[in-house]
Amino acid sequence: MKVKKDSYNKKEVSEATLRRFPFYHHYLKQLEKDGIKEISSAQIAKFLGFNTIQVRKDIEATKIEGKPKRGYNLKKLISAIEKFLGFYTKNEAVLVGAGHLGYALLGYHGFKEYGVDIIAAFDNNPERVDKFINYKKVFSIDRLEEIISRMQIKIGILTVPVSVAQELADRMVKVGIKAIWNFAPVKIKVPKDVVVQHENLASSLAVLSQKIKKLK
Amino acid sequence: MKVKKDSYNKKEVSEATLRRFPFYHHYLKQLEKDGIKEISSAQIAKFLGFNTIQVRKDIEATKIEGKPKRGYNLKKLISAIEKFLGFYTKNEAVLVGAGHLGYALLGYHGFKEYGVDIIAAFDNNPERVDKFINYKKVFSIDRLEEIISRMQIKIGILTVPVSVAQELADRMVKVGIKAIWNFAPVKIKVPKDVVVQHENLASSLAVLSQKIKKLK
DNA sequence: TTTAAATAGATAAAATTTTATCTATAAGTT
DNA sequence: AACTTATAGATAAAATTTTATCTATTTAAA
Repeated sequence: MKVKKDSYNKKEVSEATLRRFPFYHHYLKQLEKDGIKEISSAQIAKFLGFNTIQVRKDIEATKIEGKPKRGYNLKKLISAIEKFLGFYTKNEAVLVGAGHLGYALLGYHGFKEYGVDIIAAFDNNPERVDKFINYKKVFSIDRLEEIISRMQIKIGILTVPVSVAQELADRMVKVGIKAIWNFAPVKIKVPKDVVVQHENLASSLAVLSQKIKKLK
Repeated sequence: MKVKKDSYNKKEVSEATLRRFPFYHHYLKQLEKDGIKEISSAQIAKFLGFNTIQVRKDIEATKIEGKPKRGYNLKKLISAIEKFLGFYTKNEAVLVGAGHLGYALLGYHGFKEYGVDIIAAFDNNPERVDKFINYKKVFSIDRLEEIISRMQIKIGILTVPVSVAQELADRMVKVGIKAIWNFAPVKIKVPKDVVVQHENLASSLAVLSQKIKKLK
């Protein structure tokens, strides 16, 4: 007898798969605007330049069903992906370091869709403190502990120079932050119950350089 | 008889490995400042939180040799990594889209180390045109073709809104760009002889969201 | 001088991810 | 109604990446 997998028994999806979903999502939203009702994995793969089977496998992870010769119902597929990506959950976050990169992130509209809502920013530059960036107030870094703990924020986005990244990560963790998205080009260390995601431009640049090398 | 691998026979290194190198590099440079002369893979792994064997395997890719009970010569290891990462090559690039993200990238000092030298930026906002950002001049987007082809630039960094990303990529490719680092959250399409590296915040955010979900 | 410990290097195993193949089925076509 | 085709879904194979184990060697300590 075959046992159906259910929610508490669901398979982990790979990071690679997860990273492809936003591309699918963006494309599918376009199709929706054009009034398309159904879409096959083959079409998605062709348009985005992915492997067909890979796309099909990725979609499998959302548990929705398609029909032979027709593909998937577009609306269902979109909402399955959105559910998967956490569009319907809500997580409040703070951003530490309101320099140019921080500024760019404060202006990024993708966050809310993904369930991440930046409610405040911190900076140590007096010229930035008490200003608003994209409707988000920049507080003095001195108030970091106070605000994070009072608001019970669990996510911190770190866009500060390398020299102070670890120190600020520590300060955040001490007052309850459980997830850090680190843009400083250094690996920061945190306790086991805290997750860190490193966003390292240098790493990407290393990959790009290698690709360029191969061109020659 | 065992044949030694040599340069034209060298094994490809994985992207994951490549992405770890900048972390090693940064740590090793720190050690160098502290006057350390030798370092073992175990120490690197412990400090950075990687797997020991993985670090050893990664270092293998640089072809340098270490000594049992001592580890690797620090200076040799650093320069092997630098060579590997392309620190000693030079590639000129242009940046298209001098908004906040572009601005942040223009101020990023990592590029030059990695052999990427941004020589000019383009934007369509008259307020930005003809200004200098971090000693780099911002030109009108109208002059994109002229400057790229005249300077024979091969690398383009794309920090524009989704709506114009493909169009600008096409324009760059038409005048000879062979590598595009795309920060717009959409997959752009290019001819086969052009490489694109997508830097998609949404993808990272998807991964982060998932990690946060698991915490609960 | 002998022994023990640390560690690189090599080989092997395990895990993961990607790609291919096979099967069933729905929809269109003859 | 039978046949053909496209495609989902399932299974299997291949490739890649990570992790483990084994061996040899260098250094330091007994």
